[in-house]
Order: sequence, then structure tokens, then C-alpha cells
Amino acid sequence: MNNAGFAAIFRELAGFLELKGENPFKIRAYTRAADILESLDEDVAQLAGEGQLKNIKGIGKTIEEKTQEIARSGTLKALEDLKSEYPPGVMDMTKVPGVGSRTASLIFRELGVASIDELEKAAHDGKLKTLPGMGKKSEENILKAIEKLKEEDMTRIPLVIMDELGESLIDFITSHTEVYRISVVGSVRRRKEACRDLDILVGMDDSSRIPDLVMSWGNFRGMISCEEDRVTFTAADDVEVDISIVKPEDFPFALLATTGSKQHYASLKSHGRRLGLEFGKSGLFHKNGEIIRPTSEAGIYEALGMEYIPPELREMTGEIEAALEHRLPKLLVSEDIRGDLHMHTNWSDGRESIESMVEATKALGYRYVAVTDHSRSLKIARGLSETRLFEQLEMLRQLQDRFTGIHVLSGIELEILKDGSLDYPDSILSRFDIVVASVHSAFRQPEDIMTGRIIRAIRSGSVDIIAHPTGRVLGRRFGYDVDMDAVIEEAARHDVALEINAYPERMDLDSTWARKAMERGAYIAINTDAHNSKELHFMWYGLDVARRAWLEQPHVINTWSLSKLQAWLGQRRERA
DNA sequence: GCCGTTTTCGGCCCGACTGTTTTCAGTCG
Repeated sequence: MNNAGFAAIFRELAGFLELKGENPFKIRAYTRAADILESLDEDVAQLAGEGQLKNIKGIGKTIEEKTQEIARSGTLKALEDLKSEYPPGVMDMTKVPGVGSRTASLIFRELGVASIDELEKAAHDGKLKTLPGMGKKSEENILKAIEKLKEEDMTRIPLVIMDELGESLIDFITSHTEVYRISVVGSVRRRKEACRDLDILVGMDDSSRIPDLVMSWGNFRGMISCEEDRVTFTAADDVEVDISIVKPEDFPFALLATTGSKQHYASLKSHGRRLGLEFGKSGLFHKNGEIIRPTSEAGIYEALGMEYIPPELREMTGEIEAALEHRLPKLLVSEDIRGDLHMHTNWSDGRESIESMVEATKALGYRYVAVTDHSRSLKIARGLSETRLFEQLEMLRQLQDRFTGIHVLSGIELEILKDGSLDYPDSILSRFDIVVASVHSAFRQPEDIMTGRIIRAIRSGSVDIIAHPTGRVLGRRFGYDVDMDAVIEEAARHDVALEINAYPERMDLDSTWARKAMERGAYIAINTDAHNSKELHFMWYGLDVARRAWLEQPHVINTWSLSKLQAWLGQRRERA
């Protein structure tokens, strides 16, 4: 089991303990342990075996023993026991905003309600308001929340989970049998930020071993259907996996077809038809009898007289026309990124020291990095008081000389307060090299108030970047009500950059908004919001969004040279 | 459950908001 696997088990345990109403500090201890295990570079299973885990701060005797039990048996009895007390749907109910573990537990205990569907029915029937501490209003809010939940489909799974499963499955298949080619396809290959299922395409001659093989894969959960050229099953995290198997010579066309999107593929076919070309399984058939057999996707696009269209762009948002006219954007690659302008250290809610985080960004080849801990109002994240803030600024100043090859920008993730005012006065803000502002409070404000609040921050003249502009968290929280068109307009006008937050559960802005921002002339920053050095790798997911948004190097401020970035930041400070 | 210690218990990052109460519990970040 990998480190993330151990972490997942402790997180699940924490979830059930919450349902049970256990001591919150005990729950926090398990959650913290999960974070620690996940971010360790060393192998957890090995450390547990050697009895080294309890030497790590935050992990004691009990958690070490539980980790050893998981390493030994693959499961945790304490968790299995808890799971048997609650039907699986009870935990689901906590996904409804406003329903926490206590309410879910109460509703289950008193009414026997054990799924979101049953919850909806109970609310409709007016049963919830009979419970202690619940009234008409709570019932209405729950109904509204469920409705919204269905509308926005919170059940989609973040790309990062799909990647882990996809890689694991491909490794497993290729290490146990001979395949010609194998690839992730579908929306995961197109890098959609949240996907419904995981599609895999295999090119091989003899597919007879595949069903038995997937059933022996560690993340296999249950078979859905099984045919000669197609195997569908559920895997860990409730992911539906769909494996298509084709002959090696059919692979390029199958790759194109299964990657989609459906509309993009259909459009390619009809374009082919206009040229007198019909799509076959492994070639293009011309009316005059000629057969073209491309051996790659690129070859197919070439035969259709267009540029190769990267999977991220295959969404029918103008890519076919652009490819025909050879004006597709030059998409960003990881080498374009020269710095990360939003990350946290143990001065606020990050896990590592400034030195450790800066070293890690340097190892990624970056030329600059901004240290942006939380500002004073965000108490839960140990936001910096003025005193600690000055201490940190002084420390950053001293550290700057110690780091060669990377420039450290002093920054802050600044709270945009309820009324749109900022968490520190201008006299303090002017001391930072960079100010990243964001909303973490009063999420339920009506749209006009929230929009005005963010716009006030943009107009302040003290803010360089608006972080995670919509506030959504995939599978957990909707974005707040905000008029993003207006925010983009103001950001462009006042030369304030909007962030693509690369945190896999945020991906905020998403690709649609990021593209609109770019088209209206607003700059973009792609930042990780990392809270430990491992999370600095999330930059990859921000790049996915940027590529889907058609962004090019000039649009993204952290692809700029340090001098260009500093000049841009300096302008605002001169105006102030 | 973990930690630290003034060493075996008491504290653990905190506060706003909401809806239910009539003084507070639950949720959220």
C-alpha cells in the first residue's frame, strides 16, 4: 500500500468517529496523522515495520500500531467495526451543505434515514422538523442544498484520483501481460478537472487475459460487465473503469474516438466526409478507393488537413477552425513555469519551514517563489498577527541572502473581509513584494454583495492577484454567488491577475472562466496554494486548466522572467 | 490521540453565522 492509501484509511476513520460524536481532538489527531503520512517522502509501510513512525511529531503509539495493522492486513479493524454500524449512505448525507456529522447521525438514529435520497424524502414529508434542534427553515435549506447538489453534480471525481488509479492500473496491466500500446482516454486524457469515469484503451492481439487480470488488481471492487473487447468494473473510490481493447493496427483511430469529446470526434468525421474521406476502424477511405492508414493520431489530423489538436482542446470551442487555419495556441508546458506565487509555510497553516519550501521550489527549477501565509483574520489557519508578520518579513529579508539561484518574494494571502476591506492597512501592505487576496468568510452573501466585495479589493490598488476567485471546492463546496463576468472585467481594467488555483480540489478558475479572462485581457497566475513541499507538484493540474483555457505564455504572469514580473508588480506600488 | 512536562493530565489553531432557542448547538472555514 502506498502512503496515500494509509492516509485514506485514517481519514475515513476520522469521518466515522465524527459521525459517532467522538472527541474532536482525537478526530483531529487522526486527520493530522493522515496529512503527515501522505506527505512523507519515505515509505510508510517500511517505517511502520521498523518502528520508526512514532518518532515523527504527530504520530504516537496508537497510530503507529494501527499503521502496522494496516501494513500487515490491508485493513483496520477499528474502521471496519465502525463501518458496520452505519449504512454507506449515512456518510453521503454529510456531503449536503448544512448537514454535518451530528445532524446526519441524528437523522439516521431517529428516523432511520440513510441516504441523500431518503433525506430528501424525509424533508419533503416534513419529518425533519420534528427532530430536536431542527425547524422549518433547516428543512427548507436541506431541500435547497440537495437540489443544488444534483444540479451541479458534486459526485464527479477530481482528476488527481483518476490519475493515481489510471497509472496504477496501467502499470499493473503492462507488468503482467504483453500489450502493444495502452493509454488513458476519455475526459481524463482531455484533462477535465472532474470526471465521471476512467476510460482505458489497450491495443493488443489476445485480450483473453484482461478480465482475470483486472480482478486481481488491488483497486478492483466489482465487475459490471465483461465482453471480449470491453471490460467495465468499479474500482476504489467508487470510480467506474471502462477498458476497451482493440487490435494494434486499430489503436490510433480508437485512441481518437475514445478520447472524444463525442462532439469533437463527430465534427472530425463530418469534416472528413467533406473531403471525401470516410473514417474506418484503422484507416481513412477515399471515394476513389484509396486507403490512408495513419499510424498515429497526429497522422489522422494531418490527413484531414489540419494541425494536431491536443486532447485538452477537443471540446468544440473553436479548435477545428483554428486547426484548419493553423492558428492553434502554443500551449503551456511545465518548463514555461518560472515560479509559484501562492504557498504556505508553518508560519500559518503550512506544514514546513520557509527554508524547506523554498528549497523544494528551487529543486523544481523555479527562478522565484512567493511566500504567502495567511493574514491575521483567518484565525483557524493561524493568520499572521502584525507582530509575527514583521518577524516573518525580517526573516525573509535575511534568508534572501542564503538562497542562491532563486528569488524569494515576500507575500501574503490577504483576507478580503466581509465588506470588501482588506485585512491590513495600506501602510503594511506596501511592505510586501506581492499581495494575493482571497475570500474565506461569509460565503453565503448574496451575489451583488459578494461581487462588490471582491471588486472593492481589486480596485484597492494594493492587490496583485485574486486567489481561487469562485471559492468552489470540488465534491465539497459550491462556489459562492459571484458575478464572475464583472470580476473579470474589473481585474482586466485594474491590471489585477486572476488565479488558476492548481489545488486538485479547487481548479479555480476553471478552464471556461480562465479562457474568458484571457480573452478580455486579464492576466492569469497559476499557483499551487501548497501547504507542504509535495503539493508544489500540483502545478501540473493548474497547467491542465491553462491548456484547456487556450492560455499562452504571455497571459500567465508566473511564466515571465523575474525582472518582467517585478516591473509589473512595481507599477502598482508606484501608483499607490 | 498526541504532546509536553511545572511528568501522567490538561490543552489542543478560533470565531462567525444560522437557526434554534431563550442561552446554545451545529456547521463551516
